[in-house]
Amino acid sequence: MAESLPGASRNTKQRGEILGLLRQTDDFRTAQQLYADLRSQGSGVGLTTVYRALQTLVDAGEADTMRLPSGEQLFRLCGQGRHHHHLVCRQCGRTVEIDGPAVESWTDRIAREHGFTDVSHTLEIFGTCSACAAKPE
Amino acid sequence: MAESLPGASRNTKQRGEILGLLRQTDDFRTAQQLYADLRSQGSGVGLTTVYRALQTLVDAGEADTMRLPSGEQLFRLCGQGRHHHHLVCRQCGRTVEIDGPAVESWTDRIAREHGFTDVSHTLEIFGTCSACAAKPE
DNA sequence: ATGGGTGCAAATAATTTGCAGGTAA
DNA sequence: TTACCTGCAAATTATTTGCACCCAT
Repeated sequence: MAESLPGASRNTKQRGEILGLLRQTDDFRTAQQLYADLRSQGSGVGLTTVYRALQTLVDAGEADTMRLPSGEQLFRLCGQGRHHHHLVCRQCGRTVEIDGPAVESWTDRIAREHGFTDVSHTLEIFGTCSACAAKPE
Repeated sequence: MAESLPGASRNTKQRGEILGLLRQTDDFRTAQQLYADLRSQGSGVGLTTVYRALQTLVDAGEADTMRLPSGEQLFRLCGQGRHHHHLVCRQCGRTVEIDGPAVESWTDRIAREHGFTDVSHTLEIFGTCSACAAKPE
């Protein structure tokens, strides 16, 4: 009969630390930032491990990933499994998950009208959150 | 009194070649692809120059730029100066400029409702165009 | 025991920058 | 002239991969 799931991931100390850090905030962060945070709190986790753990989470649907206009990849734990978008503060990275059913159907319709199939899209909103707008600098 | 515009760009042979290539298609392409094309058609333009010319065009509002989900930066000449989005074929890169006034106001409203200011957004649609869908492989 | 997980160093890849020499205006 | 432009090489940055060793199961 069937053997145990081939893709099952292990509970290592490193992944625990990475997950713990990710759970501390809802904000999007780069692998490099997470790595730096881990280091500064005394963890010996390697950068490679951070990248691999994040990719594993994304593949498992447990983390969201997106790119800044500058191209850097961002990660955060998933608030919900389904498709959604993000409103991200440019200053502090504060993130709000956004649902846009109207946008979903609009993009699909537009694409179909142009003869495109197998449609997907990316939509991210950037701005300055109220907390950051209140700060002097 | 005021001296001539400091940012005026010159008509060099290299920029002419790059522009000529860009004008041959409406599709989005990477700097590396453009560079390779120039080389294969015998041009001696350097990769650095391609990058700098493209950035200059973007800064001048004469070129659009966007990123694939994979992070690679794409460029193409601007069909219009104003803000707009793109419907891009994953297979051949065929691009259609899309206008979405409703999306613009929606993103602004959502952002404001969450206390965000200085709002911007990115929205790109990907799919398979009819020509590519018709191909056997 | 064993197959996935880890870390370091090296490899990729896409851009960018330092510089010395070239050139449009 | 002279400020901007070029190209090559070197430097940056982000991310991935090779590998030998380690550990959760």
